[in-house]
Amino acid sequence: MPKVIDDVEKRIQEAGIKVFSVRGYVDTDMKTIAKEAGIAVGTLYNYYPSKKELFFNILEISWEETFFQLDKIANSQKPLDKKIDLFVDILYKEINKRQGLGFELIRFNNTDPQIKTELDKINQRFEKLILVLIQEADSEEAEHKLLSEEAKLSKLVVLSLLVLNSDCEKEQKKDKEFLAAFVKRILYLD
Amino acid sequence: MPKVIDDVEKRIQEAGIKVFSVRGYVDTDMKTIAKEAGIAVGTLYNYYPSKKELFFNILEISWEETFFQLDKIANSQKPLDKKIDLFVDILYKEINKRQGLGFELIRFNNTDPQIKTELDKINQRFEKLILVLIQEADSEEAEHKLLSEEAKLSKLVVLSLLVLNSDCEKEQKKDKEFLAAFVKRILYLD
Amino acid sequence: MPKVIDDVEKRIQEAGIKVFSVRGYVDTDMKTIAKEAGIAVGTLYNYYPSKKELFFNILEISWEETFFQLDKIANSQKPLDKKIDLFVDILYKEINKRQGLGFELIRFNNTDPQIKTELDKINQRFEKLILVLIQEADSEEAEHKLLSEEAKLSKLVVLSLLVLNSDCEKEQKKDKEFLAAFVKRILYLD
Amino acid sequence: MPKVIDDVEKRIQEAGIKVFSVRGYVDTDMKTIAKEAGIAVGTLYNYYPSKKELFFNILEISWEETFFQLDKIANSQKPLDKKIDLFVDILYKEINKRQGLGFELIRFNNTDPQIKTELDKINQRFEKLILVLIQEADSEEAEHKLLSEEAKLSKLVVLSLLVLNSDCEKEQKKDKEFLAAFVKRILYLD
DNA sequence: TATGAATGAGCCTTCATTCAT
DNA sequence: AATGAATGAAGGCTCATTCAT
Repeated sequence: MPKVIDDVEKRIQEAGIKVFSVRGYVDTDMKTIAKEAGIAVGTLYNYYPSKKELFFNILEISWEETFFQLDKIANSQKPLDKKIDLFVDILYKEINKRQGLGFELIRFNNTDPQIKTELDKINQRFEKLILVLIQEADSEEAEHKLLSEEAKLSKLVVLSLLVLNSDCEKEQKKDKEFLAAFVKRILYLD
Repeated sequence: MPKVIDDVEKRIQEAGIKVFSVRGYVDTDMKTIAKEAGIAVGTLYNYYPSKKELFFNILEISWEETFFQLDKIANSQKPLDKKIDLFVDILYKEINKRQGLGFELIRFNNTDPQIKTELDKINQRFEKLILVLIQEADSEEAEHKLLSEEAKLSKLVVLSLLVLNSDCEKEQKKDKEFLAAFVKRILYLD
Repeated sequence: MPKVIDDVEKRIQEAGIKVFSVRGYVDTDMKTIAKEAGIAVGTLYNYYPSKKELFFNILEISWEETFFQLDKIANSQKPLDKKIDLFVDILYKEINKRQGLGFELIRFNNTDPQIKTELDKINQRFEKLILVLIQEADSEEAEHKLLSEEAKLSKLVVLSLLVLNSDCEKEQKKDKEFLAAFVKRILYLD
Repeated sequence: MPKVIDDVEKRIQEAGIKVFSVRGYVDTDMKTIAKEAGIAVGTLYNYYPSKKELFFNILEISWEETFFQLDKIANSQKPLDKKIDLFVDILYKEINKRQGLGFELIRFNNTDPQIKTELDKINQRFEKLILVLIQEADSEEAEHKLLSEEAKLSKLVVLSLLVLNSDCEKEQKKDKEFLAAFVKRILYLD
């Protein structure tokens, strides 16, 4: 009794993002994802060879969406100050949507060698973005020595967002203000 | 550092720190801890009702040790600048020793409501420490508005350490310099 | 050797022989056979109702080929001694080509009642062949009492070939000599 | 609710022999063995790390028992003729008890490299036994050339027993007579 | 008729937890 | 209080089979 299903891959991805986001990697099982996607477990394995591979793909897709939005802002003609505000805004919202996904990213980094590659991709995208900001900052006030190690900086920014996100929902506005100020502080813009 | 009276309890804790640190929560099983502690699995359950409870206790103990050292520095008469360097030094070393413990802290925060309490304790201790630094900074240069939300700040510092730690081993010295500069930057000390 | 009319059916059979021979029944899956045959899995089921049925058919086909060759020799005018040598030669080669097929034959015999029929067909063909040899032997030297239970004898011969085949590749020549001597011994021809 | 069970290992082995014998390796699942042994599945894994390991052990145990009996006969003072009769008798009975076990032995030989070792052990034991018979035969009538390749011979004898066993139950007496004659024939004792 | 994605029962294995000793 | 064997639910994954196109 095989059904005919439209956009299976997309449905898997959406189900994956949803479930992994809420429960994290370990507490998510394939049956749950399948049910959420409205398909059979076996079907999952027609698209991804393993739970891990599925997760990594979900992770990538998820960040892809975010980067798409961030890139648009980075390439816009808005003033740096405004860009940072928007950056924080988007990152905050996106990361908030997929809590578990972000954390697993950190967790895996500690246990699974394969994820290093996955992480590197994401980090590199991020570094580029931060670099743009930093270069814009430099042209205005050119002197950040140690802190200019962009790779580390970019990680910290993401992490900061992850952590603040895990707190209560009510203070979102405050959180964002704080983060924007934080980033500007780091970039010597205040 | 509260003296652990019972010999068995202490052995469990030490074994727990050791194993959880290396493997993280999920990849650690009770048998391994028992073996490491030189006792039987059943005995574990005479002291802790569940794996989770055991883990939370381990987590607390583990930070306890770190805070003991940090407090000493905070209360010392060293100049603020020096204090920060030592802080970063100790935190870096301690966190490095217990990778898995730190990451799980983040992971759990997302899935388990019970850990919030555990985390709060740790965070509160941290906030106090950061507060001390900030107050010292203020007395020297009194003007950090938004950033003064200590709670958030303290989290960011810990997180920063976690993340940088997960990278390669070789750059430890550089990492620490970066972090110290980072903290000072945030505290308007540069 | 019955001509296979349909192209698809033949391709399935050839693929089946190839794959089952190498991997045996359990380790072969329908997808692999389909791929090897260059058709879709579904098509397999248009020709055979189940994997087992497919296997049994493959088995039959496979022996069919062998018997075709053996019959030719049995019906030839060569001396008995020469016939036996050729028999062993062909059987050895054929069985060697389809390891997995032979073993499964034994395996199934133990678990599946349906295969009995399949086996019986093969055995009967074999008995006839052995009978021919024995009768020729008898006319020369007429006295094998107990051993003349052809049915059993024929099985033993095939089995012997199966077993010796599973050994190393290097000793093929020796093996064949041994087997020929073995058969002659049994038939009181030495 | 862990029960206290006596002789778990023995019960596992007996259950294993029973189930594997009837169903063979592939068609046997761990749950069935556990149920047959009256224990939980997990308990199985307290004694054997995997299904395969369990099977190999069962195999070994099973033959051990048989060899114990065969050795006794080989070392007795009975006449060669009588020994052979007893050999066949015991082998026939033992192999009959554990159909599937024997066949899997052949099957695995074809697919799993690890079993080669297992098989070698059994074969070597067998060769020794056959050697004893052959040497006794030789001292009486010393001339078997090609057939004296004991290794191959011993395999054929076991195989012969396996195959004849798989037939109907009614002819047991006849089968045994046939086999004894067969062995004697091979050993030039008739 | 051919296709191949969908199905889901079922397998091996793990491991936190229990409890008779 | 300590032991560690027993437990069994649960998870990842496979694959013969079906059926809408």
